[in-house]
Amino acid sequence: MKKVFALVDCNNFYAACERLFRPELSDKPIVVLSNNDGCVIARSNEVKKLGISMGAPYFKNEALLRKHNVTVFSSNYALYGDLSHRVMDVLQQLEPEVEMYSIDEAFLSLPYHNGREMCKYAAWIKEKVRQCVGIPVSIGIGPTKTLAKIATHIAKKNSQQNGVFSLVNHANSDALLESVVVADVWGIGRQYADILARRGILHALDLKNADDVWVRKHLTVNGLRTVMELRGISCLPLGSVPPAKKSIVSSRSFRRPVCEFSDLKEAVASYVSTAAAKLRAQGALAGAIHVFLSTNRFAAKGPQRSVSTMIKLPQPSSYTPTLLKYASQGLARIYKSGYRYNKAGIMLVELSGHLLKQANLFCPAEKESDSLMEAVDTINTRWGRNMVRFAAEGVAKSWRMKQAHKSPAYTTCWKNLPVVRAD
DNA sequence: TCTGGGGTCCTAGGACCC
DNA sequence: TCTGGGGTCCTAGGACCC
Repeated sequence: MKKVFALVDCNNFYAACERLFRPELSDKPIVVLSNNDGCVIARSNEVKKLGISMGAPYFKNEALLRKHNVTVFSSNYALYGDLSHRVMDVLQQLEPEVEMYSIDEAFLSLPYHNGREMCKYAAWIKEKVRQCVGIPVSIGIGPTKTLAKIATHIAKKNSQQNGVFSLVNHANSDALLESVVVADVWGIGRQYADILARRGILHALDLKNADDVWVRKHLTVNGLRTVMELRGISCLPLGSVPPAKKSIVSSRSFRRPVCEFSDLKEAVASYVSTAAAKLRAQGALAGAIHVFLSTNRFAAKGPQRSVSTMIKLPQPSSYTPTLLKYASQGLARIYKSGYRYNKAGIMLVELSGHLLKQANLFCPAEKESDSLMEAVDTINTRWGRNMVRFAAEGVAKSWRMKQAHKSPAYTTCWKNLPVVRAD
């Protein structure tokens, strides 16, 4: 049977999550900030109309936001992650083939029907998600993922579509593609949009009709895939099984510039601890660890520095103390005093499965205790993150990121459960 | 004072091999 | 004086996504 792709995309997802537990804000402007309260990363429609762009620095827009009575939230990923799961659960109950593409988007593979039937069914899915979770979504349908993305874009932009739009066998699809600027096509970022503009390729339709050889040369095979997808030739299959991670990153900006090695060491230890728990959760081992460190690239004065190093482990490990030891060696290798660092991080790479553990003939195995890690993970899962932690992570953590406007973990923490009163 | 974090994939170029 | 060519592997950097 012929199949088509549908993209289910949550509208202003983080903002919608915050509003769910603050219904009095349902028609009021709100924004959600990135970690460290740095940038605006989600905006309600009212805020979009104010001209505040995605990624705008908060401190530069604080006055404007206050002037318009915008409610500001720090990121609350425990909440967004949990609501995302609930949305995905609903979709998986309705359809067998679901690819969770990001925290707020999922691709579905649907049997082909005529345009009107498809839209009717999508509207039903949309209503189900609203009923069960309370998050509004838009749904776009197309013969390829890239066209489904564009259909979603159209569904969101035109209010008369009621949040659902299908490009499958659409009579005027070329006219519609002509109305979409090329930078809004999935896979075309700023750099590629500039390259395309220099060649006079400004809209999705121009890209669809572009020369294959030229595209392959300047936009790599990925660009060529995008072109094929615009032509209705599906190159990106639905991946219902999420692939195992190839790397795990943990990094944060600091609340204030950090100069001292001891502070950086604590920060790096905290990141290692977080990443190691994720590593174990997916039953993997890391073969190497990157450590990186940088000063504030926006700072006008003061010397700049951005460094990283890679440490190969003698044998793959997921044991936090081992990872801490090598991360700390890496940090010592790249640290230089006299700089105001604003960010550090680690990346676990060369991940392999637990069963593939390869001993090192020339290096005695580290003394590692799986049961200790299991106990730590169990306690922290049961009683909350960081309930038990390593001394190396420090206690005061004066460098820890800023989160001045964080909402409660309404759905993932007993203490924060919303209370309903009937009076 | 204050500008996020976590991923993937592709390519070019160097090292190294025979 | 004049010193090949083809292959693989690895890494860094750059592009993209949300």
